[in-house]
Amino acid sequence: VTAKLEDVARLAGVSKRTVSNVVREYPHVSPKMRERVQRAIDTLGYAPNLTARRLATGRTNMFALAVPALDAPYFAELAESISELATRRDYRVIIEQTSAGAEAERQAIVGRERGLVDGVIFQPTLLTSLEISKLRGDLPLVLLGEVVPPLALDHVMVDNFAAAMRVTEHLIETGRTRIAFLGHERAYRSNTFSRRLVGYQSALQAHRLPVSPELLIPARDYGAAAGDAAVTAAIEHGLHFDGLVCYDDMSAIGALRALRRAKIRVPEDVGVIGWDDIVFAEYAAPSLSTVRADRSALVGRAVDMLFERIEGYDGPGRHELVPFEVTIRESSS
Amino acid sequence: VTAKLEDVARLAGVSKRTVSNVVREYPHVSPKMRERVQRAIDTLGYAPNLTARRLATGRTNMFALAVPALDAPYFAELAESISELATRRDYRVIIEQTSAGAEAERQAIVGRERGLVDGVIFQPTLLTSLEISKLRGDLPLVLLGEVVPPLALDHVMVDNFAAAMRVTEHLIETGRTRIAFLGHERAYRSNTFSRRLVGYQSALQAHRLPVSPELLIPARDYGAAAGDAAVTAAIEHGLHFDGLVCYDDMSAIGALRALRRAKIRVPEDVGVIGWDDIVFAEYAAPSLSTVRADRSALVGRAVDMLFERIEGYDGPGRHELVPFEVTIRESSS
DNA sequence: CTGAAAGCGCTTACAG
DNA sequence: CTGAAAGCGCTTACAG
Repeated sequence: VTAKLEDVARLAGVSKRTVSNVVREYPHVSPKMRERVQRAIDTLGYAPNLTARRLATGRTNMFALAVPALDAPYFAELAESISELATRRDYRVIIEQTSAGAEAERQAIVGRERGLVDGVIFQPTLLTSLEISKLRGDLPLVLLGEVVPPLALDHVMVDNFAAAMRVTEHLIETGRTRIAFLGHERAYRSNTFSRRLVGYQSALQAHRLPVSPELLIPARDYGAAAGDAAVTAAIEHGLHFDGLVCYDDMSAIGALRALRRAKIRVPEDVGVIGWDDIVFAEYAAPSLSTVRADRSALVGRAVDMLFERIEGYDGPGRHELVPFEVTIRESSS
Repeated sequence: VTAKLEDVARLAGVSKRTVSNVVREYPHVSPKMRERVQRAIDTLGYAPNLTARRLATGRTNMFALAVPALDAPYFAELAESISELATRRDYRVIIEQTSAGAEAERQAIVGRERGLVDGVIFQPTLLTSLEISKLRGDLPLVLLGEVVPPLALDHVMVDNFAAAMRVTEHLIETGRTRIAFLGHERAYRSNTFSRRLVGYQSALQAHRLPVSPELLIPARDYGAAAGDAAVTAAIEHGLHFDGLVCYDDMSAIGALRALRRAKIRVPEDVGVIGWDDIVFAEYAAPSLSTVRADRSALVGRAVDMLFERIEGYDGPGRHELVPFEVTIRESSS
C-alpha cells in the first residue's frame, strides 16, 4: 500500500542505490540528481521502512531504559529527560520495568531476542556488577547508580557516601543528636542503600554521636506507604529521634505523614531529609530538604557514554561521578 | 557472532521451515522432532532475530504510547500500567512525549517512517479528532481522554462533565457558596478542560450559585508551580472564594501551597478538590480530595481495543466511558 | 557519481 | 508433517 524505494527509483528513472543515497543524505550526489529524486519521493509520499533498514544495517536506532518502576517519580523524571535526549539523536527509547525482580533485571540485559535495541541504560538494584558483566556479552550498556567494584562497565552515579555524610552533618549542625535512618531493606541491602547508610554512620561517628542499630528504621518496601508504616511502627515502639535521614523523597514523604499523625512537629521536634528532589519535595508540607543530583549531567553523561559504545568504543569501563547539592527547605531548618 | 536459524537447521539436520515451526510453537510438529530441534537451539544458544521476523511478518510487536509528558505523575502512572499489560502480550512500548506541541502530536501518529510500531495509544491535547482521523491512515489507534465528536476513532475516557458536577456539588453540600475553578488555559482550551469547566458551571447553576467569570482562575501552564502562581495572583487581586475545583492534582498541590502561604486554611476557609488521584494526593498536607478514574478499566480497555485493531478489527469507532469515583480527603471535608 | 547484485535473517504459500 | 524457494524492503561492497 505504501511506496517503497523501488517505486521511487522507477519514477525518478534512477537506481535504488541512488535513491537510497539521497534518502540517507549521502553527500556525494549532484544537486540536480538529488532534486529529481526528491520530487519522486514527494509525489509518492515515500518514507523508508525502518525495519528493513534495521535488518540491512544491524542498527535499530532504539535503546532500552531499564529502571525499577516508572511510577516512582524519580525514574519517571529520568525517563522524561533520557527520552528527550534520545529523540534529538533520532533514537527511540523502549521502557523496561524491572521491579518484578532479578529475573526481570536479567531480561533487561539479555532480552528475549536479538536485534531489539542497540544498547541499554540500566539502573540495577538486585544484580551484582559481576553478574551484569557476564550477561551483557557485547551489548553496549551503561549503568546508573551505585555499583560495587570491580567494575568493567561504564557507569555514572553521585557519590552517595559523601552526600549522606553531608546531609547528616547538616542535621547535626542544626542541633540534632539522635538521628535515625529510614530505608528499604528486604533480605539484602542494595548498594545504593549501603553507601548512604555508611555515609550517615560516618558522619555520626565523626561527631561522636550514637551509631545505634535501633536508629535504623527498616521499611518493608519502597514508596511513601512503606515509609509511613515504618516510621509509625518505630514511634509506637518508643523510638526517640530528633533527626531523620530518609533513603529517598518518597519514603520521606511517608515519614512526614507518620510524624504529622503522631503530632511530632517538623522541623521543631524532628528534622527530616529526603533524597532525589522529586517535584513533590518542594510542595510537601513542610517542604522537604533533599539531595539533588545534577540530573542533566547524570543523564547527559549516561546517554553520551552509551552512544560512544554504540559507535564502537571498546575501552575499559568508565566510572563517572556527578555533582550533587543539598537543598535545604522547611523540613530541616 | 550469534547463531541463526540456518545454523540450528544444519545442526539438527532439518529444514529452516521446521526450526521456524518449533520456535514459533506451531502445533503440528511431532514431539521427537520438536525435541531434536530444541536441543540444537539450546546448544547453539539460538534466539530469533526480531528485526528479521518483523520484516518478514510485517508486525513489530511494539506499540507507541504518546502522552504529553512522562514527568507528569498521572502519565507516568499510566505508562507504568500500560507497559506492564504490553509485556504480558509480549509487546514492548515506545514512549513518545508530545508536550512539544501540535507538531509533536502529529509525529506521534504519522511517525517519521514506516514500520516502527503496530499501533499507538494516544492522549491528544491539541489535535482535533478530525485532524487525527485524517493523519492516521490505517494505523491502529486508540485515543485516551476527552475528544470532541464526530468521532470515527476508538477512544476511552471518563465522563469529565459528570465528574466535575459531582465534585462541585460535594463542595456545595459542605456549605461552600463561592466556588472557583483553577485550570490551565493558553490561547485555547483543551477538550478535557472545557468539559470539566462546563460540569463545574452546571453544578453551580443547578444550585443557583454565582457562575462568575472572575471565579475562573487561569493558570499559565500545567503543573504545581503554575497552579501556585495563579492562585497567589488571584488572592492578591482580592478574589474571595471558599471552594476550589482544580483541573488536576498537580495544580491543586500548587494551590494548596499558595493558600498555605496566604494563611488561608484548608478545608476550613477553602475546600479544595483535585483530579487524577496521583500517589501524592494522599500524602499532601492536607491530603487532597480528588477524582479517581478506574485506572485499570481505562488502561485495560485501551490496550484491548488497540489489540483488536491490530488483529484486524475494522468496525466503526468505539466510544467507552470508564467509571470514576470521588475520593474525599482532608482538603474538602 | 551511479548500477546490478548479493545479503541482512526471518516467514510462508506452494508442493509433496 | 516437512522441504526448497521466494520474498519482506532496505544497504553496501564491488565494478565501472
